[in-house]
Amino acid sequence: MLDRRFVLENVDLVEENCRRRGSKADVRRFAELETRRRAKQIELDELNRKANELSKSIGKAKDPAEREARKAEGRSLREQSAAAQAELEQATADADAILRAIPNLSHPDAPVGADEAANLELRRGRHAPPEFDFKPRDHVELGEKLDLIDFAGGAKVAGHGFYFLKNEAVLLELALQRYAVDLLVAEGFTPTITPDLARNEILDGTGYIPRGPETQIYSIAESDLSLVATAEITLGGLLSGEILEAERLPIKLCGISHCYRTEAGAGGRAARGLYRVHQFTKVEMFAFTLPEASGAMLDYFCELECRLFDGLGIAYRVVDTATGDLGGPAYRKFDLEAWMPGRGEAGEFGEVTSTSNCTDYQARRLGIRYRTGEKGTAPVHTLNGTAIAVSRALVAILENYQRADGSVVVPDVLVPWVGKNRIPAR
RNA sequence: GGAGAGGUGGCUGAGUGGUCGAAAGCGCCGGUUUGCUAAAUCGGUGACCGGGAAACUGGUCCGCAGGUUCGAAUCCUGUCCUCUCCGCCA
Repeated sequence: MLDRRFVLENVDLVEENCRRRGSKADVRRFAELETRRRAKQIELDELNRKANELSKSIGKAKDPAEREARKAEGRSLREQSAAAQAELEQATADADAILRAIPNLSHPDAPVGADEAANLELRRGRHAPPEFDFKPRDHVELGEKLDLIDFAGGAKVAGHGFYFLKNEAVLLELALQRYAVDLLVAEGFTPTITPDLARNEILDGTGYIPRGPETQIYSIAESDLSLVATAEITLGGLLSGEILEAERLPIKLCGISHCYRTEAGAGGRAARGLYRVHQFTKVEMFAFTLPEASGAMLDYFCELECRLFDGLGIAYRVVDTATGDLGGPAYRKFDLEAWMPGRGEAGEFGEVTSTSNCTDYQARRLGIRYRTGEKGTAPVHTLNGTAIAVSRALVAILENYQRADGSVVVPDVLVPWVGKNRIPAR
């Protein structure tokens, strides 16, 4: 969330930003509630001050009758205080409900527009899309023909949107994880394998809504846990509530986790097969930085993503996400869209990674701060980025590396872990 | 899952109803002294919200949430977490 004082002092600016991002948050109403909340706080403080003063005098008073009289007065003051506090809590809850719905500010260079149609292509990867002298199959067909993906089996045991990876697909998944983690470790990231579940308060702090009609999140019955939608949740939660020494920053982590998404309402041809599923494995990058360092870190994350996909030999484009498509926490977001020959009529780009600079928006709610100079603290900046989302990387690999005979060549960089350079036609 | 112990400031750790935002030590910052370093010594040193130009000042916080009381770190309840032992298990 944004700083409440900042919103109060910049109503016009925040309102304009909401408009550009397609947020309906009522900024003026927030300002009104927040002003009322502050007045309440002052009133409460004054009541407590009086009551505290009186309590101290009772401790010193000797005359019993005098004590009793003051106790009665104290009771009355505490009752007033409790009432004022209840009102304050109500005002705070009302104000917070709006505040939390106000999206982050937007980078001035982010393309302005209502949805992804306004996204701006920044550049392309090193490799051009492959040219086939045959009609390329999509990954669903390849996965079946090569006995790599069992959608029917997944549907039987867990329902639509689940799948079994089999044979070389398993090796590819493990190889992709290793490929990504090795690069990130060499770049100074601390590798982690995170919990696949998290407390709802952690989901909440990272900006995910655990329960509700449009949630993407699976929740665990009779507990306050949810399945995570990304390791961004657990990695951000890891340092929640902590004050970090500035010298420790930046902190760069990568996390392997499974990701679970209900994908309520999703569908359509473009979501076929592995492209949009309820469970997949992802290697995620995460960083905590000083405010002045987050812009460069975002570029760095994007560059790492490019390096990973250039290394895989897959064509892609880098897209600067439009304001209306940023979601709540992101200040700026770059996506990599890989060329998928089996997608659409004659191939299309499909999102494979996404990296966001959330500035202090996430950190404020998670309570992650650093020490500033002599006195005081300020929220750090947080960034996240996909290193490899395995399911979508598999789509891209299978479709780009297929051959006329129905076999699939293994990308060179993965051969050491897959143990072969071709998945033979069966 | 069962039994017990415990969660206090950056760290260690005292504190069982008012004089406690909290002893002491460590660490850190500043001063003094010593040729440098080290040592010694004196002072300062939590977070959050608010008022004030500032000096300074009000409120809240002792895992978290409630309760009792004029008053809670201290008593009560719930909850989360940690440790020890037992059971179970990959």
